[in-house]
Amino acid sequence: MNLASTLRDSLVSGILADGELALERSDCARVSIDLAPANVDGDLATNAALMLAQRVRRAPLELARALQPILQASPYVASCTVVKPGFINIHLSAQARSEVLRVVLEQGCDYGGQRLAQDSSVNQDSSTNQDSLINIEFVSANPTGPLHIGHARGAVIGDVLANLLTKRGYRVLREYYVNDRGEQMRLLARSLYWRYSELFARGSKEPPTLAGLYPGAYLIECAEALKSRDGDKWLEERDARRVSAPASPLTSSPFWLEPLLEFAREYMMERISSDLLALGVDFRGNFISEQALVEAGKIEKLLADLQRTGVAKLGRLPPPKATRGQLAAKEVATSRASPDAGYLSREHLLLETKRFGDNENRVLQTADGKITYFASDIAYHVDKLTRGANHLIDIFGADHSGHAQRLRAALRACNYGSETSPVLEVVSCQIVRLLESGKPLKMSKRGGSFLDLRSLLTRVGRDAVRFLMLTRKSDAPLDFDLDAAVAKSHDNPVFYVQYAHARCCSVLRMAQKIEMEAQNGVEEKLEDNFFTQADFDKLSQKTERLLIRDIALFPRTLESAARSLEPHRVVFALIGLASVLHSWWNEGNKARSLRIIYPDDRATMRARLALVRAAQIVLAIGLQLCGVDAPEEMA
RNA sequence: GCGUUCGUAGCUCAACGGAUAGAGCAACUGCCUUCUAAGCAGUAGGUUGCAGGUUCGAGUCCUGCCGAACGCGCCA
Repeated sequence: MNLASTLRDSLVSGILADGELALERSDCARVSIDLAPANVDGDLATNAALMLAQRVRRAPLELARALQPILQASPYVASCTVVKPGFINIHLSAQARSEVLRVVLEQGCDYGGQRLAQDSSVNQDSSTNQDSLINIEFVSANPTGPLHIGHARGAVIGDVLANLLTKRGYRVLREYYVNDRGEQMRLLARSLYWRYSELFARGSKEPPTLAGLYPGAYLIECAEALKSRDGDKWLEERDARRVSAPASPLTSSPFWLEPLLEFAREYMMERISSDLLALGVDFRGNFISEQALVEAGKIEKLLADLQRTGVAKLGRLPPPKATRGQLAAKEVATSRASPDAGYLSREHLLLETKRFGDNENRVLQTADGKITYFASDIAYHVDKLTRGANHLIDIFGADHSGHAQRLRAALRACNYGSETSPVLEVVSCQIVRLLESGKPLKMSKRGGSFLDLRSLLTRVGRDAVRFLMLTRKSDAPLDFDLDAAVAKSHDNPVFYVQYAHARCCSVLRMAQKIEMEAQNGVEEKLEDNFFTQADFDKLSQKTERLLIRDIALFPRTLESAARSLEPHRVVFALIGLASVLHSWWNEGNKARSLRIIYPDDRATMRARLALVRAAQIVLAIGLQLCGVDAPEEMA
């Protein structure tokens, strides 16, 4: 049961049934039932009259009064009042509160899940969530180094979004795209070779002779693993006949390149997936290899299809639009990488993304036949769709946000989605800054001094990493404060919420003991109907009503978080719920009669215990969605 | 130059186009013979970067400035 949408449904159908208003369902799209502001007398509020006044050409206040009886007819509404511009404030009935609690207690961890087919959301078609498969791609870090704190943010956001969508009844597939092709992988193999040969070098260890090799210490471990498997098998000195030309080490392909590349790839992916598992993110083997897509001929097929439909053609590129300084730097870089750079005058295979909203056409295949990253990425996204997904979500880092536009344009060029309903939604994650005692820590990958995910997890733990990554909208930059992450106070939202959950469990344990004594020591577990059969009308304190309201609106939060792809809303709802709970708890310090455990009035105590149990259920659901432990006691 | 994102209390951030813009931290004042004080209650703190526009209503949408981050490749 979702109280807000139940009320909205009955309001909307009441409006539609009113012949005088002559309104259609689509007119009611923006009608909503919201939490009433704290300073207003009421639990919930609706903007219905304000939304519809113009459409029916009536004054909002007058229309609000006309709508009032519809709401009042609901058994969940005790009374409602019309105020200022035309809001209708709603007081929930005791029946509404009892029913919410009963539903939570009966459904347990299923509370807040999918709404059923009579879901009246106007924007959705009649198909239920079960009909669609959502493919959500995230992390997708290149396998050239271990994951760092920035990857962790995307990992957590993607994982929690997937949890949320699953909870809301969608079928969800998590995927990680592995860019295991191209120059960077050869560079990785060369870097490994350098570390590997270092292991056999006597005396002084030489600094890297080639610029651009990956300097991170993780490759030393990788090299050791290679040595213990293969010994000196790949050492060039071992067999003089096989030594590659040292003159141009970057362009030649030594005999060890392919096997070392493969070894490094396997090693890094194992490292990455085990770090992800430690973070609580499980892709269940859905690591999709770019190289495999190439080998399966999917890219060639895509290029052929695009040429046949006429959206990909040979053409020339306009000069880059970087500023003069940047352009100069790029020309230097380009001429160093390939001396025959005359790419502007040559014809490449271009995808005409300009026709679909991009500001330039993009290269799919260069004049000398190389397939670009863009082409294989399109092929990958098309592949996701042909494998059965009908909706795609990508979680991108800030540095890929420009890529989103191009990709969406490309998918439209492939005839997937439209301008108004794209098949691909992109959630872009801004950077994470790591703070220690208020000062930012450098995490440059080049210097090898960045704090990687593994050491972060060791230092602050999985729960803190996950929860704190969700305490901000994903498109806002995030400061991750190492001190706050391990603090055991209100500074640290993880502890605050977990503590609330533990408090619930604690009081329930105590109640268990008291009940046991009342039964003359007979071990008897508190049964479900101890809670569900309680007299909820005893819950008349203001804070108790606030708590019930938060519990009642929790499904609405899940719904909106899933719809807008904003998992941070769940976290803020949990913090809010924890706050009300702590507040309620502390009222017991003022007056004994306000305590939850209050044996003088057993009926009230039982009702309060049921409320605690309901709150604990909701906290546990929220924490579970976030992938964070819901501890029964704090250590 | 173009594109994307962000500018909200001293600090870090919330707020599906809704009402008197809310939390935490820091500051100040209270609450432990306690159902876990890892908590609670209160005081103080604001022209939501600036200027226009859209409408019953704008922190939120549009336009233009100002400021910040990231991207703009025959890299992946």
